[in-house]
Amino acid sequence: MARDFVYVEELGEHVGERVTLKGWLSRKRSSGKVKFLVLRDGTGLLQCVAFVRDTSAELFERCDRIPLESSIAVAGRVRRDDRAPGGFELGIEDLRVLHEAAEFPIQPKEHGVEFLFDHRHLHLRSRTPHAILRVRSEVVRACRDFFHERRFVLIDSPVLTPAACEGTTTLFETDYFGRKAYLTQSGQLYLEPACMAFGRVYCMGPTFRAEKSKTRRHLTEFWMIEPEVAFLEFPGLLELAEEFVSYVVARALDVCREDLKVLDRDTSKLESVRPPFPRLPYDEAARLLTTPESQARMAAAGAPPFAAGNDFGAFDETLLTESADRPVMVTHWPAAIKAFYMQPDEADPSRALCVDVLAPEGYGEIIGGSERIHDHDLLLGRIREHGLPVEAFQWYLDIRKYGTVPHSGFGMGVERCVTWICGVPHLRDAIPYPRQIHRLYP
RNA sequence: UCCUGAGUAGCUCAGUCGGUAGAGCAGGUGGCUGUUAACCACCGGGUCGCAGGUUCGAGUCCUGCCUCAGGAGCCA
Repeated sequence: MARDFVYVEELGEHVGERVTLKGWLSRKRSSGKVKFLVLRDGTGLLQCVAFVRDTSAELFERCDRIPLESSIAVAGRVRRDDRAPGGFELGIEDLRVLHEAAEFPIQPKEHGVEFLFDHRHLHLRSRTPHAILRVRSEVVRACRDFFHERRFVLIDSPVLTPAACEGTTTLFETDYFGRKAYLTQSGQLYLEPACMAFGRVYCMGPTFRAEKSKTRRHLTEFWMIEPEVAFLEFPGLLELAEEFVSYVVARALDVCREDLKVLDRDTSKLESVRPPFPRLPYDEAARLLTTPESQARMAAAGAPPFAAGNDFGAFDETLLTESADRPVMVTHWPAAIKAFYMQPDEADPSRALCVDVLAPEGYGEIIGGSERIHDHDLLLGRIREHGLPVEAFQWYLDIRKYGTVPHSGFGMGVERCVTWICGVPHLRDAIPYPRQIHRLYP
């Protein structure tokens, strides 16, 4: 890719040279006989300086008239200067305005949530969203690298599907040439057949839930990465999950130091994320949550009390992970409150061979996974018990008729993971254009 | 869907007892030789979410609606 300019991130190689940079005017300050223009080019910020003595009167005066966020090309000599943010600055010798911006709505000050997300297309230029989305980019790359390094094959699952995977209440419905179609909730059902063809597979894509959730942990459109492995049984699944999460966190620490610093992330909390993760059987977790102390703390926090046999609430998840320095794997949930396709535990068939991986620091569930039922008749019974239409699942049942084998997989919510790694409070910050119950714009 | 709170200048907010609209930032003009969300002075800027009601008079009190935020449930 030929170019006639350099990026801010490359300036270290050009000290003392005359270079051209292209970008946007992110800030300006002036002090009578000296003007500072801060250029932003996507790779960093650069303070460009014009002294009245060293600059033509016309250029010096013109510096003041450039509206913020105008696109500009600046030429000049690069020098080290400790007074400059970033350690380098540019002595302006020439400056061209490529496009003069209209008044930019976002200021370097506090804004409300609604205003910022109404202007998300412009908000992406700001420091915090920029840092988070760079971390997201690296997290996604790490996810793919992890599976490709282990010889997994990418099998993309369809977004438009004919039936629900898990229930019918939370699906987005759309018209498909006169028939009903639904936006996918999970690629899992399509991955299971694929792992019988390729052994180790994964998919990654957007998934959709029409839940009317209004919390910091929910989006209606979010990205999920899901591996599925033939002949993988439950203990191996747990190992895969902890190795995967550890790999992704290690990559973020390795590659995204600067971005995490911008976000003020306490990275010491991530350094300890290494296998093995603690295994916490559901019954043990339930015991911890029903102690008088725990119940008292729930009441004090205004959280609903936990009762054994139920799913965990947000406060319950925080309690279970508060003393852990890495994610906690809650296993062996009551089959009754989990999905129909989960393999029952031989030792106690009322429990499923499944796992929820809970991130520490109150970030909640980032992974849900299980060994899948591989026996045809058992699966058929479960489909009926859950009141699901057997015809719609005929293809899924087929897998159990032609050389069925034990197999396992999980799904990780990309935004949940990025939110945790970045240490930001809300899931909507971890996706470029969030889709929420009240947000479909921009 | 439920609970709680909020809606006033482009943005973030203040507005007392019901008495006729304020600040900071942004924008404009001028000043300043090293600024770091610079600073100083001056200027312009309002359908007080919408619709009713009470009142001599409503940003303020009442009713309904709308929008948003925080939380719950559900989930990744």
